[in-house]
Amino acid sequence: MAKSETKTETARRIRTTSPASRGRLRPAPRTASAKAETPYHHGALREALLQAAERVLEREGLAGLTLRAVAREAGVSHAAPTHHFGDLTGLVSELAAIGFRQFNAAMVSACDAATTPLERMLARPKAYVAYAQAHPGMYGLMFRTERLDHSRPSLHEAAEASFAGLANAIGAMRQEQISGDALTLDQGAAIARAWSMVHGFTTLLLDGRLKDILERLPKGTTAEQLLQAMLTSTVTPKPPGC
Amino acid sequence: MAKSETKTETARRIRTTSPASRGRLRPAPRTASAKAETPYHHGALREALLQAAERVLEREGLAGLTLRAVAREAGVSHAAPTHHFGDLTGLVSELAAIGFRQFNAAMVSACDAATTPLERMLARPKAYVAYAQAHPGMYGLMFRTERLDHSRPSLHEAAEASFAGLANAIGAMRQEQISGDALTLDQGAAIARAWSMVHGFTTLLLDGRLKDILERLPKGTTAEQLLQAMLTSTVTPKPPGC
DNA sequence: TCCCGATCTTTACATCGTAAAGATTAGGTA
DNA sequence: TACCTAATCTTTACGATGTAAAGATCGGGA
Repeated sequence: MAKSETKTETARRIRTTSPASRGRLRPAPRTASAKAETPYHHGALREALLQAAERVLEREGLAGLTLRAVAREAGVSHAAPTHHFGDLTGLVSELAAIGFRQFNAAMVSACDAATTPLERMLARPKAYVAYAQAHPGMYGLMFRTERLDHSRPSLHEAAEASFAGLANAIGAMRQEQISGDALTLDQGAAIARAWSMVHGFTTLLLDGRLKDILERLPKGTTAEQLLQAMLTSTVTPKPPGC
Repeated sequence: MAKSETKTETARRIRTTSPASRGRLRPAPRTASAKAETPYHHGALREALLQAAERVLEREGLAGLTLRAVAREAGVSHAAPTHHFGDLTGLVSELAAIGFRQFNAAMVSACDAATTPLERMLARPKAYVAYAQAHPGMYGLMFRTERLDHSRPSLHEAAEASFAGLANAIGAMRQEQISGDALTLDQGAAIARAWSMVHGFTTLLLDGRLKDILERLPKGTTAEQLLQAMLTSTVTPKPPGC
């Protein structure tokens, strides 16, 4: 729907070749951030594009995150991003790396804020789900997009840090050191269980697939309460099945 | 990359208005079953398009599943699908409904085949992951696409059946009847835990995000073994955390 | 001072989804 | 049987997107 803008792709940043306009645009290079005059070379387009991309993502969702939309948002020509990111995969991967860093920071600060044992146990999962709810576009970008190039150092590193944080948290819970190069089946199962549970819960929640459950729960039960119950309730013995 | 075909969009099914070319149409102009030669109105385009879409999906992945590609695969003009499905969302939603039915059938037959108690407990999750591994494109379509219209009766019904099967399985494990309209927090938590765990495991596995774990496990450990360990190992007490 | 290369813009092209108008046929009706 | 309406399929057209390539513009040395 909101795609009806028929602006001839030359939106803002009118740059005439007339020499008369030269002097007006020109200086303001150093001191104050006088970027209001759209400098000829912009100076920090890469960062500006990433910020624009984040705005577009949160405003229009994953489907609206296009190279041209980002360029429009940043006020540059539609081909400008190419020089900084190569292609859409490049931009999207760099943005996902930023997302992972935000995400990791959120979990670290949540852990730091926890005091009681119960809080310490639930801090991470709660922060995980809370981040995804607060930044659904970014979470989708990080975990459900196919256009990610995980071989990019920045993305690989940020995603790896996320995994390491998880593994360490599990190790701490099990009161054992998790070495970086080898895992027992039990350790791997514990990590996979924790990650699968929280990640699965998050994606199902964002997709609205938990609505059916939430509606049937006692009135007023929130997703966070369901998460907590899911994580704390003991697993009952399950003889029959299917 | 493999998108460099510059066939002028009129690929097969050359239908000139010249009456002379009538008899010579598409495949072998032979056989008594005259249905083979691209009939004027096709007769069963809707089903043919769905089958073509499934082929395209499994062959080219989610990104390759376009209206035009499906039309090409079925040998009709690019606008033909519109009349049967409205738009891409329509086609994709109907295909996802088919996927859910396949998916449900796979789990039912896996349950039927289970004999021992352990098998009965693991039959469903294993079938879940196995289906996703066998049909990654379809699973992605069902659970990670945003272009799904869950208000379509066929899709809604098939997806609902999937959820009902899960809830019933959990109820059977807990040896209690799960009523359709109300759940205790404990029941909801059990359902959410089971679904989140298996769905999360599946998406992480398909995205290659469990590779790090699998590589560090004892040599030769498979994803299925990790899944089983994750589902069966008892949850250890977890005093510290974060 | 002058020129090279990095940065950004223009232009161009193939593909996609979708709408609208034209062609073709099936099936009911007179 | 002959026709006629509606469903089905094709053509044509338009705006949007990603990407490549060529042109313009400037920063920073030589």
